[in-house]
Amino acid sequence: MVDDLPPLPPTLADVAELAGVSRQTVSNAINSPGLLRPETLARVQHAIDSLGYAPNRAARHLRTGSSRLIGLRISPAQEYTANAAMDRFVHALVEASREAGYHLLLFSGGPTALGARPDPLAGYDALLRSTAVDAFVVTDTYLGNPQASWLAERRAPFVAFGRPWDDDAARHPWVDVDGAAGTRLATEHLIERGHERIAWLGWRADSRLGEDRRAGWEQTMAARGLATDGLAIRIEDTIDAGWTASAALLDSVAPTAFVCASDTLAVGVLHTLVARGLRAGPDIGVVGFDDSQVAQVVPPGLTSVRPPLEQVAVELVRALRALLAHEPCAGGVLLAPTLAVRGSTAS
Amino acid sequence: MVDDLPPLPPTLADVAELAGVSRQTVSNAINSPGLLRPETLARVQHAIDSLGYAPNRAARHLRTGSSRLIGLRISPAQEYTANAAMDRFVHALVEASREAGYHLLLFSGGPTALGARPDPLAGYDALLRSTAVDAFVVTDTYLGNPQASWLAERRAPFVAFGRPWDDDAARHPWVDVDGAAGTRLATEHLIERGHERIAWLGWRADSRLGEDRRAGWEQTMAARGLATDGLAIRIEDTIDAGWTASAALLDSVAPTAFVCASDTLAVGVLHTLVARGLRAGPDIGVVGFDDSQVAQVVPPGLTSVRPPLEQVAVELVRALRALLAHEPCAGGVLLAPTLAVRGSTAS
DNA sequence: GGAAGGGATTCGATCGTTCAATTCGCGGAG
DNA sequence: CTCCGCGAATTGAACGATCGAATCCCTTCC
Repeated sequence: MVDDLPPLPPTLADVAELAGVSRQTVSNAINSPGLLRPETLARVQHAIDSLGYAPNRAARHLRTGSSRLIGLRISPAQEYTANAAMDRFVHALVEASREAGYHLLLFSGGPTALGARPDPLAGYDALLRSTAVDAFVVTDTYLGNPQASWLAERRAPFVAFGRPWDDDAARHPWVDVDGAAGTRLATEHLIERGHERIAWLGWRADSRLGEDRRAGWEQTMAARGLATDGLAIRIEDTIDAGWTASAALLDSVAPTAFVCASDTLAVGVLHTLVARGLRAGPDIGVVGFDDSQVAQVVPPGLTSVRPPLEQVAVELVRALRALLAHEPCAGGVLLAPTLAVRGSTAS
Repeated sequence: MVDDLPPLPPTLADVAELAGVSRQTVSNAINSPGLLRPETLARVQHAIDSLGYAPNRAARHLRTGSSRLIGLRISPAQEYTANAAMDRFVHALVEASREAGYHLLLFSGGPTALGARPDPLAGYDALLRSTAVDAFVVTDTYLGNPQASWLAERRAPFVAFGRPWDDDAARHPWVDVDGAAGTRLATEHLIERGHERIAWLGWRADSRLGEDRRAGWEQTMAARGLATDGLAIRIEDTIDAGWTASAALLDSVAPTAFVCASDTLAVGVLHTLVARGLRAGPDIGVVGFDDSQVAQVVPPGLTSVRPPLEQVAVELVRALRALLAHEPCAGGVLLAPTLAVRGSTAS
C-alpha cells in the first residue's frame, strides 16, 4: 500500500523558475507590486496562479518577525449564567482581524484543573517568549487587570477590551462600551413607558464596571426627579441572587420595573415573576444588559442593552494595527450601546 | 524621547554560549533530554531558566514543518436561537489541544458581507497552502460536508465533529454524539414521569442528524408500546416554528410532553405554554437538546440532552495526534450524551 | 597496548522568505 | 563619447531552529 503524502507546496523558487525571474522579484510581486514592470508582474502573477502558490507563513514569520496572529485568551464558558457574549465577540474579532490580514490564536489559562492557582498570566508569557503572536487582545480587564500592567511592563503589544479603571498610569490603547449610556437608555425607555419606581439590580460596589452602569440609572432617575431611595441593591452576578433580591425588593419598596447590570440578574427577576404569577412587561418591566442569546429567546423576550461588539472588534483591530505600526497611542475609544426592546418592557 | 523596544528574546545560541555547549545540545535538552548526561542537562536547564528562553516558533515551524496549530472555522453566532454550544465546545477544544501542545487558530468563512457566495471552502485553502496549520477540526459536517470531501481530496489532515452521513467512501476519523441515545434518554425519562402521549418536534426529513435523534424517540415509544401516530412533526429550527407547531399539536393530538430536536425548538414550546397559561413541568413536559445556556437558565429550567463536548474535544485531539503521527485511522467514535434534568419535566 | 564500541557532543547544511547591497540596462546631460 | 542617474531585477546573507553525519571521549575487551 502506497502511503502517498500530500504534495509539497510550491515555493518562491518554483514560481521564480516558472516565470523566468529571480526569487526576490516574485517576493516583490507579492509585497510591493509597484516595483515591477507591468509585463513582468503579469508573468509572475500567472506563474503564481498556475502553481497555486501561497507564501509559507513560517518562513515569512521567521524573516519578518511578524506572525500575523493575534492572541486571545478565553476563559471557561460560565454555565448557568446568561453571559454568552463571548461567542458573538469572538466571531466579530475573527472577522475584523481577517480584514486586516490577521488570524486569531486562542489559548486558555493553563492548568485550571487541579493543584494550581488560576494564574491569570499563564499562557501570555509562553506565547510572548516564543514570538507566537504579534499582539494580544485582553478582555477581562475589569478584574483589576493584572494582565494589562504585566504586559505593559514587558512592553508586549496589546489592546484591551475594557477601560483601565484602577490604573491611572495605564497608557495602553483600549476600547470599551459606555455602560452608563446603556443603563440611561434602559431607564429612559422605562420612564417613557410610564414607570416611576424603577429599581436597580447591580453588583458589589467594588466593581467599577458595575458602578458605571449603576450611574446611568441613578443619573437618569435624578434628572427626571424620581426617587431612588431603597430601590438599589448590590449582589453577586448569579440568577439565584437576582431571584432573591428582586423578590425582596418587590416585598419592600414595590418597584414597577427593574434595570439590571446583566442579563443573568434580569433572568433572576424573571424567575421571581414566574413564581408569583406576574407577567414580565404588562405587570413588571425588566431590562437586562448584554443582549445575550438568553435575552433574545426567553419568553416573553428580555429587553436588553446591546453592546456593539462588532464595532468593538473593529476598533480593537484598528488600535492594534496602529500599535504595531508604532504610531502614537490614540488612547481609548468609548462606544455607545443600543437598546434591544422586547416583551419584558411591553405594556 | 527614547522609543525603547521590547528586548530581543534569547536564542538557542545565547543559551548555548551561557551553558558552554553547542546549539544542538541545547536543542536536544529541549526535545530529547534523554540524550544528555544529567549534569549537562542540569547546566543547560539552568541557562534556559535564567535567560527565560523559549524556542522560536517560526524557526521551529520552518524547520520541522509543523506549526502546532489546529485550524477551526467558526461561523457567525446565530442570534435568536438557543444554539450556543459553540462556546462550550471551543473552550473544551482549546483545553484539549493545550494538553497536546497545540493551539487553536480561528478563521472565518471569508467575505460573507456582500457580493460573494458563501463559499464553505474559503479559508481552508489559504491556510493549507501557506502551511499555517497542521490540521483542521471540521464541525459542520451535517450540511452535506463539502469540506470533508474537499479536504480529503487534497490529503489535508482533518478530523470531523459529526459523522459522514452521506458519504460512504469517507475514510477520515470522526467523533460524534449519539443523538438517538440522547432522545432515548429523554423519552424514557418522560415515560418514567408518567407521560404516555409524547410528541416529537424535529427537523426536516432530509436532515440525517435530525432523523437520528427522531429515531431515539420512535424506538423508545415503540419499545414501550406507546402510539406515535400524529405525534411527530418536522419543521425548521427556529423558535417561531417550534411555537406554532407545538400550539397546533396541543390543539390536535393533545400530547402531555414534547421531545425536541433542539433547545431552540423547546424554547418555542415554552412560548406556547406561557401564552396559554400552562406550566412547563407540572402541566406539560418539555425536553430540549444541546443543554445550551438558555436551557440552563430559562424559567423553570429546561430539561435537555447534554452532549459531552469536553469528551468530544478530547477524542478529536486524540484522533488528530494519531493522524499526524501517521498511525492507521481508527475510524469513528460515538459518544453518549447525558440528560440534564430541570424544572420543565418536574411534576 | 590497541582496536572496537557506543554514548555525548559538535559541525555544517537546510527549511522559505525578506533585507541590504549590487548589478544591469537605458536614456539624457555634460 | 563618457558619465551620471534612475528604475528594474539579481545576488548573497540572514532569521533561529532541527536534521544528518561526523567527531570526540571514555570504557571495555581481546
